[in-house]
Amino acid sequence: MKGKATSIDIAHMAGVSQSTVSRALSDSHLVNPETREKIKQIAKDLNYKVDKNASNLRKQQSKTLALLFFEDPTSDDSSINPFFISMLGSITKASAAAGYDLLVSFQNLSDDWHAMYEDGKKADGLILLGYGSFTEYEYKLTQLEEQGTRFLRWGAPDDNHPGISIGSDNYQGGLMITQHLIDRGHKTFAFIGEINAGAPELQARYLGFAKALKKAHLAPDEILQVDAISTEIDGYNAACTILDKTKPDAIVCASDLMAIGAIRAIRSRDLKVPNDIAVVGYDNIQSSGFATPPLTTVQQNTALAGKLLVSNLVKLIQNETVEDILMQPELVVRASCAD
Amino acid sequence: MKGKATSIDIAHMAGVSQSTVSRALSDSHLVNPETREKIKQIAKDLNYKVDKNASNLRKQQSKTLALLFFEDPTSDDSSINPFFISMLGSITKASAAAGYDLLVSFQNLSDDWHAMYEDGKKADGLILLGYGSFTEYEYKLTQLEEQGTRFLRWGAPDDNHPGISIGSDNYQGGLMITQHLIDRGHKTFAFIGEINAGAPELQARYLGFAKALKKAHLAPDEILQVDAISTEIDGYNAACTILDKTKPDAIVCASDLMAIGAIRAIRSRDLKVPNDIAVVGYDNIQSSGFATPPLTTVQQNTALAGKLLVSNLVKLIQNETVEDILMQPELVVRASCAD
DNA sequence: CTGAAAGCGCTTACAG
DNA sequence: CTGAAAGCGCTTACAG
Repeated sequence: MKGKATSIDIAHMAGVSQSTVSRALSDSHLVNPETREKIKQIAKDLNYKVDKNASNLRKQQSKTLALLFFEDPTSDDSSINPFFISMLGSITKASAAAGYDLLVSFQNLSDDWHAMYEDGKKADGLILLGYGSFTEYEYKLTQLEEQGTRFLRWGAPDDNHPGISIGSDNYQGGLMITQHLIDRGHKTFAFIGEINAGAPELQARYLGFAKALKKAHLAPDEILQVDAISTEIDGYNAACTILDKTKPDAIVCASDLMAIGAIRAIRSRDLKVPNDIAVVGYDNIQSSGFATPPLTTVQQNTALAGKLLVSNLVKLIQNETVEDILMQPELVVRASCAD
Repeated sequence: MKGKATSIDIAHMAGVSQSTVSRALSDSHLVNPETREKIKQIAKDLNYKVDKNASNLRKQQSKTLALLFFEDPTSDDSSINPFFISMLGSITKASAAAGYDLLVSFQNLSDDWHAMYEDGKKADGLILLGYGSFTEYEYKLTQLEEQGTRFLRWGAPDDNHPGISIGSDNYQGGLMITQHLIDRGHKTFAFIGEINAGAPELQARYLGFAKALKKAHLAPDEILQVDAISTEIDGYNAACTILDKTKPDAIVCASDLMAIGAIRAIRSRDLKVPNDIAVVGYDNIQSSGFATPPLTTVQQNTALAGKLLVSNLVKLIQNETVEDILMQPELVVRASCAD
């Protein structure tokens, strides 16, 4: 029988019609309980599984969700952003729990967006995950929407973008962690991280940072900020740039990776963290807990994010209305900022 | 037209039969070049994509690979083993490059193995990824094989398991890194990590470790070894157990996470790494480079592993013969062992 | 080079 | 409660 049994084989063996087999296997109440059990037993013995291609074709659905990663073009191949990895885990679990399969693809692979539309056909819905402005994708998103594709975007709600989005409040996160430093008595600050429109997440963190300073009347005319992408080496270089000019009480970094680099820069100049300079990051990546000193940072609730993304996408598929969601991040206090 | 166009719509518009549309779109040479271009243009204008369910049903294939994760039951939900994450990335890319979709699922979710067989139906082939002995899965693997499912297992080749496997030479890795320490003059050693049959990867690393000591005539009757699973806290505890008894020149850990914990234990006793005790890990996880001191470790080539896994599975699907592969790991020397 | 037709394995009105 | 039949959207012999 070599994994080839069809519903017709079962029908023959059970002495019923193929229609009845199909009904029994989908737990239709339109079938005699005894017959159903008999059919189910035979199906089990034969290790029969419904052919998804056939049933999906017939039902015009796929019971599949597609997760499209839009990778940061600056990150190298081997190290995917740890935050997204965490999201991948929670999305995988959430979709399995919701009874959907998950197709995963990295969009930086395809020069055109052929793959994206393909996925649109193969999945009932799409989850778009990636940092960045999505500006260049806007046209595609619009097309996707016109096509009737259901999709959800991870990121801050933005009226300029088509579709619904679920995201974390980066502004609030930046504000919160800076406030924490202010509460601990720090007076002079620097910020590491890009703040252009191409990196809206980092920009929002910066804006929260600046707001906290302003509220505490600590904001000078020109806040010291150095661009950096989310890598250890960029954080290191940015911190060096800062230290060449001044020695702030605290450096707020837009990501943990940058913060780890910044700490290395500070220590290489024989300064101590947090005694001489406090450093904080963002993301709560695994390494942040093992850094020396362990990093104070901001955590986004990826488990919840994954669940919300999946459950709202399923709602969208079922034609229910879905609203934008802005999740609140949490402060994780560790030793990298003094008490 | 709302993302609903079929080959028949195109046929009408192009004034040809649906068969011709199908041929043109699959680049069959059995179609007039002009007609083909015309059809392709219409398809493009309509944003038409072949219905995968229909074509797969017809062709009796899915052009999909399934990646089944068998998670370490001891790891908590949020932190998947970084090594597997890295594999996920490379497998995703490799399968996209080979023209296959990738279905990802975590097998610890399903108490029974229903999901596994399901995936067998939905994919042309399966990749099984996970540490552990697979002993409990053996029966299932046999069934999978009887069913005619093509699958590849990540792990050391093992005659007792059905199917083909591709894995990394953990014995060689353990031997190599221990040899490195011996070459640097260390005389007394301890090992942290489980060495039972349930963790064959760690066991192999241990056996390589023991072999290196033996070759150098450094093996005492009783080698100091403490069980630990691959977590920071277990590494910490195991190192404390060792330090309560003795102070070896070097501690070889079966994973980076354990090594990071061991370093913390050593430092908490006012001993220095590597000056008092050298510590090495295994895996080259991201955190290992940012640890203080940065960890000497063993790296498995995940990019290559992913490619091999995918390319060999595709061969299997195409009924070509495939052999077991044992990949050689690489030593990554950093500051955690003295020069 | 092209078209008419069969059929992949299901689900689901329709009729009883 | 059950069966015969249609049809989901393709691909691919078959006939020309």
